Amino acid sequence: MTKKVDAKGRVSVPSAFRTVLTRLDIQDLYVFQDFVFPAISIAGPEVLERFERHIDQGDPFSPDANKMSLLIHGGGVFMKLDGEGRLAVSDFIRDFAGITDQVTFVGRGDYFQLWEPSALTRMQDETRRERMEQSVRST
Amino acid sequence: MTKKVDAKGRVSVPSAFRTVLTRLDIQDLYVFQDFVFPAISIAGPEVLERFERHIDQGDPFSPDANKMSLLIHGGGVFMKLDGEGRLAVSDFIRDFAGITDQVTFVGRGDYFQLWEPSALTRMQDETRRERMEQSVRST
DNA sequence: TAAAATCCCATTGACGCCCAATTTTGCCCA
DNA sequence: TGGGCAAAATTGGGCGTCAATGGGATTTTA
Repeated sequence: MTKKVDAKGRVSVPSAFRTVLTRLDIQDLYVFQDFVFPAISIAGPEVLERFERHIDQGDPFSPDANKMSLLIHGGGVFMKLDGEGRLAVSDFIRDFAGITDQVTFVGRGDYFQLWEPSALTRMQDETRRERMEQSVRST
Repeated sequence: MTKKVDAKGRVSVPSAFRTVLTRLDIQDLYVFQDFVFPAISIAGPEVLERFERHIDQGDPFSPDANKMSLLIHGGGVFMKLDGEGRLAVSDFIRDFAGITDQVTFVGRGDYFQLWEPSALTRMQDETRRERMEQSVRST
């Protein structure tokens, strides 16, 4: 699901994702740096709360929990779509995900991600390769 | 079972495959990039759910789980057939399988695949050759 | 007041839905 | 066994709707 960034630096969020957002009655989007990948994750406030709960379950003094907490709170901003369902691709998004003029959308259940297209395929290829090696080993 | 893509970029799914789909009462198709081959696999939503359940068993924040999630969510889309049982051959399908104007259908039990015709024969030849070499070695 | 962000409208293009024409298939009967 | 026929499957294309796109105008802000 790859879209072009227009001359004004906007991408239209595919209607499939917007449908989910409206069904969940989400106006404000929480846009944050993904924990694992060089991608931007976008979710509603309640997903954010779920992440926080998950982090709270762990040791609050562990480096991991602190890092994630930092990512969620310090590495995120609130944004909203324009009347036509477009998102402004800010420097915050560009720099972290390496996005320039193309964005690939990846739905992940109740939130979605923005990827620089080739970064996504690279990651997917790598994962497939790992899976292949695993199955070969187990032979 | 090779079919032509028409001027509007559609292929009619052979009735044999559609029969299976209707018997399983499948409306929405989960169309995803095969993990092993340069082919598109098409199945019902329950296949995606099975993948998701598999992931949910582990730590949802682990790199492994995230990679798998990326593979099944970023490498798959939902589609449906038109009234005459045709499928729109989107760029998502074309790019991954190398399909242009011809599609070979391969049934695989409870799902089926789309191949670029020559890619399939090449893969089959390769497999045959490997089997030959194996049997020679074991002599 | 200039630049940027936001709102608004027009055009384009893709897709779903529909119907008609044609081809293929299975089956019966001469 | 070869037609002939009816049903099913495939194919081609028209049309309306809505998402996506592009760009102008207006407001906000530094």
